[in-house]
Amino acid sequence: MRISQLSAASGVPIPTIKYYLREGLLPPGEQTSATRAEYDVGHVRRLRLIRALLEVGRLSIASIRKVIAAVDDEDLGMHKVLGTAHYALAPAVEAHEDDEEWRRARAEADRLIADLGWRIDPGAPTRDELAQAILTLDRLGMPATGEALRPYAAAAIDLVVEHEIGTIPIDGPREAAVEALVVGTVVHGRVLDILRRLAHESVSARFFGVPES
Amino acid sequence: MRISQLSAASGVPIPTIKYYLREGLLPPGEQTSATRAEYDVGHVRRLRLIRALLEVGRLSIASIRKVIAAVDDEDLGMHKVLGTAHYALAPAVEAHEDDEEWRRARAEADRLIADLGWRIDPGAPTRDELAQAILTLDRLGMPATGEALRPYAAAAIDLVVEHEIGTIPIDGPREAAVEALVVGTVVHGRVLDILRRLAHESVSARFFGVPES
DNA sequence: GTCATTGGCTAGCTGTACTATCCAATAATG
DNA sequence: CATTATTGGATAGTACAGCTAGCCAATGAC
Repeated sequence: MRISQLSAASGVPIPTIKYYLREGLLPPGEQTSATRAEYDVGHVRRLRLIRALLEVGRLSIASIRKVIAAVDDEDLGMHKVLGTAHYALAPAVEAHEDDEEWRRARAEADRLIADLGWRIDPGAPTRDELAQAILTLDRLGMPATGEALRPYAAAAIDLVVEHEIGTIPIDGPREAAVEALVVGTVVHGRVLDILRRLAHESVSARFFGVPES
Repeated sequence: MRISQLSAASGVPIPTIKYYLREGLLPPGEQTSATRAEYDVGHVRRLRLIRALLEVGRLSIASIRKVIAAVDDEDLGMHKVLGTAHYALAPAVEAHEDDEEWRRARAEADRLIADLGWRIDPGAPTRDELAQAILTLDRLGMPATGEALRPYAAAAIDLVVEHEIGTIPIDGPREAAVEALVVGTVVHGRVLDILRRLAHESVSARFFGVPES
């Protein structure tokens, strides 16, 4: 398969494929001569992964590179790979260590996690993300205690345990499992968010008494 | 309150405040002379709203402008304002009307919404977003039927009905209610996403047998 | 009277995700 | 075998977002 065919098969323009090659998101094709390289279905797959992370997961190219490096590292365990994807999804909230308010929010986040009995790396950036969300809710005068957030945590754990982790093809090849895990994490997150907004619209229509169209 | 005090009170640098004024996100202060304008707590509040939508909600400046215009429009009903926020959160997925695969995914999305009995505007961009997510899952060989997504829908509706819509201060001033609604929608969405990723990490640690640290 | 601050303006900067163009080497085609 | 198209590789340019910086005359505080 040549680059033009790869482009046709994936729907990604040639210059963009070249860009991904340069950026190390896509492994180079097998060189058959100085001006020809051969690509295969693995490259089509990889492009699908990239586009899924990019368009649905809204990851940056830099984050995708990290995720892909983890996926490709055969020595990395599943948990580590998934962790890389999680951390790539956490959008680099810089902690304001010196801020009193911030430290309170961060403590609240840590407490919630501890109360739930969840096993989370103490250095996980997700903790900072949670702290920022709590801080924002606080500042806007909305309830952001562990009590208020518990229903969200319950929903989250149910969905993850019963639905997502359960559908991973553990028996298949490592690559398939890792990809399912990473993409599933990212895409299911968006699905849930979309459905929540749809539910919101629907409930709001009834609640605020918009007439049936 | 002058601009430097507004900056100090909100933590937003003066040049950025000037930028928001230019962009129409922040209403101009009351002119007291050619070189002086007076700002008040409303401006601090507004800056908090902007930063929440920007940093937590990850909305673009253009989207925030639309949301704010809706919030400020006294003639607009709650449902309309909330709709504006929802649509601002839907990240402009352009529909590929001519693509057979796409039309199938969109039909699946519409069917799921109809089956759930949800009242969603037929022109809601959220429908397209859902279609794209379904399409992505499909392409990666993951289940994306109504059946598979039902648990997510159930979780979404429970959270929205029981938790979010319930906590809106309907009795207070319109502005407070609208703001709570809009920000709540945005921030709660992120909270749920964050908690889901945390749950994922925790479950994954157990599932893949990472030793207790 | 001096000096810092303000609003308003225009211009510049940084980062991200591409696009476009050029080139010589090669492959396909008649 | 001659012509035409395509390829990989490289470099440069584009478009947009979200600020950031500098300048200016007017003004206000001390």
